[in-house]
Amino acid sequence: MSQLSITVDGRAVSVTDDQRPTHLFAESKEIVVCKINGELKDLWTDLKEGDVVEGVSISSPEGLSVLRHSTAHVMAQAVQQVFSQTRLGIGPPITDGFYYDFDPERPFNPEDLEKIESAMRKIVKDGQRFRRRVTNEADALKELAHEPYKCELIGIKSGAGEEASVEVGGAELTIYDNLGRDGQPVWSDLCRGPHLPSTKHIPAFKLMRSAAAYWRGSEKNPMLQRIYGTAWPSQEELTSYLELLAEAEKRDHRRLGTELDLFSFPEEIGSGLAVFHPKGGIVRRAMEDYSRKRHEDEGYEFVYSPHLTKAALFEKSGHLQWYSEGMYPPMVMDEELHADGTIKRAGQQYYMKPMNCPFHNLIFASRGRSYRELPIRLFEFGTVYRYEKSGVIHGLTRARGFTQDDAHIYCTKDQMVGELDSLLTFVLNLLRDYGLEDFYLELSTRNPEKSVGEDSDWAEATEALRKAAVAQNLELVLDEGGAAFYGPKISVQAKDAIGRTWQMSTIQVDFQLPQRFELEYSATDGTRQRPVMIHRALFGSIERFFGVLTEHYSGAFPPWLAPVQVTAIPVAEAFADYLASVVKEFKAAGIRIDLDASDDRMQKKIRNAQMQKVPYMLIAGEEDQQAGKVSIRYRNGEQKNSIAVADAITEIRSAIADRKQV
RNA sequence: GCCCCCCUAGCUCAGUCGGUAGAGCGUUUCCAUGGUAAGGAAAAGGUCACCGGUUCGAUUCCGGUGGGGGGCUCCA
Repeated sequence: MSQLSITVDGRAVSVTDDQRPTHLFAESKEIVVCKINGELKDLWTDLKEGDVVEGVSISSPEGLSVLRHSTAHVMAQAVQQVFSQTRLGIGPPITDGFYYDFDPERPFNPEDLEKIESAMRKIVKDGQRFRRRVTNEADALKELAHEPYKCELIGIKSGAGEEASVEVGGAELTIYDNLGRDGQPVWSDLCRGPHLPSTKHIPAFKLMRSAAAYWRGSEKNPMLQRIYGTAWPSQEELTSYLELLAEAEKRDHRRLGTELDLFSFPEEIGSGLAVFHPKGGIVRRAMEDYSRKRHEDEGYEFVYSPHLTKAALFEKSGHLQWYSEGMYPPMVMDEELHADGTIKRAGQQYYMKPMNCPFHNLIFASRGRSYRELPIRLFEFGTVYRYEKSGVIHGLTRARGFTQDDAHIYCTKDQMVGELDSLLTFVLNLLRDYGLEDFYLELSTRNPEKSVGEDSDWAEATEALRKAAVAQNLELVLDEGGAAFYGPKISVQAKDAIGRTWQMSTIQVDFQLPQRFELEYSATDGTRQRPVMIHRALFGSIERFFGVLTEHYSGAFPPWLAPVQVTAIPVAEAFADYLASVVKEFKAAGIRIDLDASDDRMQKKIRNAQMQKVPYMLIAGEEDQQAGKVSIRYRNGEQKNSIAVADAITEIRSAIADRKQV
């Protein structure tokens, strides 16, 4: 036995050559994997002279991934225990958890998941060691002959498919064996690793759901059954994760839409087509009114365009060529047929509009334009219809009919930089006014394979977007090659109250449409120039933004958006008349107030208003009536007594005017 | 579009191993006049999503359609 000189967490140490990282970190339970010379490795890895070893905690991002990937292995083993005829796909870690794809004899049901989960608990309890074993292609193919999907992965290893990187990838082909108490393998899986030292290092996990997924993510491949699970460094973290999910479910805008009587999706109308009820209508109108006002201040002009157009317009814009699947099919008008059914007169095809830009372009092109008019900013709450695939429709956030807060800016090249800069500031400030505070930006750049336009134009526009983004002092994420073919884009991602990110606004430069529509203006020297066109939507769609805000506020809208701002509650019926006169004053002050004159008891009325998430309750009984005052009860349960009516009105009006949350 | 699951009163859900159904909340009426999150009683309310098949008989079993959910793929 000889000595090795190595570095452990920055300290030089000397160890015998039979020592492995698992021994070095034996004292620290949270160290479950390590980096050796910068590479993530198992704790069972052999050490060499001069190795630089760092412990990696189970709570670090890398540690969590290893934990979750190892849990995925445990799940796969359990599945094959319970359903021996199941073939394995892949099983990577994902945000908050992991999944594993299987090809079972029949799809899994919830009872199956319980069985699998208890088999997993047993495996965890067994404390099976994960052992890495290097193999080669021929041996692996032989050993895994009964696993066709694994064999396929070995086959594509040379191609180094991204999605297969957890299983293969890397320089060597490796198999991980799970060793039982007697040191003999009980289960094996093709895997790159690394893994936890043993299954007993899995502190807390839970299987979440099963669903289907295409093998290797392609519609053309067979459908596999995917089981999702989650795993955490402690039971407490698992519990708080599950609580977060429960909280998200409570905030689900589809559920709140029913509970608060905001909107619905009547089956009679069709999938993905919403109606807004009176209360939802108030919220929506408040959102729109404020947006309209701010756009006015910002120099936008308001236009309107029809929901229908002849096919020629979308042929000109190109939408029919590349987007017809996403459009509702055409209506054929004025077609005349002969008695034998042949066409006598060809009809005219009309389409529902999936976008507003072509209409705005026609407005721009309706007469000659001078550089003196630019920039021209045309704004419309434009309702569009897109035939989304049935499986993707989701409440208000992914609908088939929705209204964009859409605007198109036509400017000169010289104006572009300033325009983008002020636009982004405008967008972010407006989102802040609606109560979103936490943003990051994403810049999508050109994909050279699939794009139109001059290199210099792309470079210039991308740089202008980048500058505008940097000026905001927000985190900027680069989405290399992610732009649509017609121009670069910035999107604003916003975090909601429980930390979920939503893509909100997009700002996009377009090199395609000005050409297709031959848009021009007269420049100072009298020449005809092509304007730069910028597409932008702040909400994306009003419906979607409505859904996001509903979830962000959990239905407890700030007073300026709340459908009912105040509920007036008499302590007893005798005081209803007095409160009715107070209510009149509030109404005269422009406050949305309801008097609850039902024969419920006061306690019940408070409960009802509370459940409807009304920001203020106005309560009055004997004492208040005598003094000509009211009590204010706030949504959080706090209370202010004996407030003069005029003072109450002032307080509530200013909260509304300032768009404060209470 | 694909895979799996679901659709029972306005809402949330029981239930019927095939013999046409029940609760709570809500609604209506009555009683109660109550100072900070559910006072009491009675009543009304259902082609068990729709269409077809099997059956003496279907809400229940089978098939199709519509709608919804969870994923996958997609989102100009």
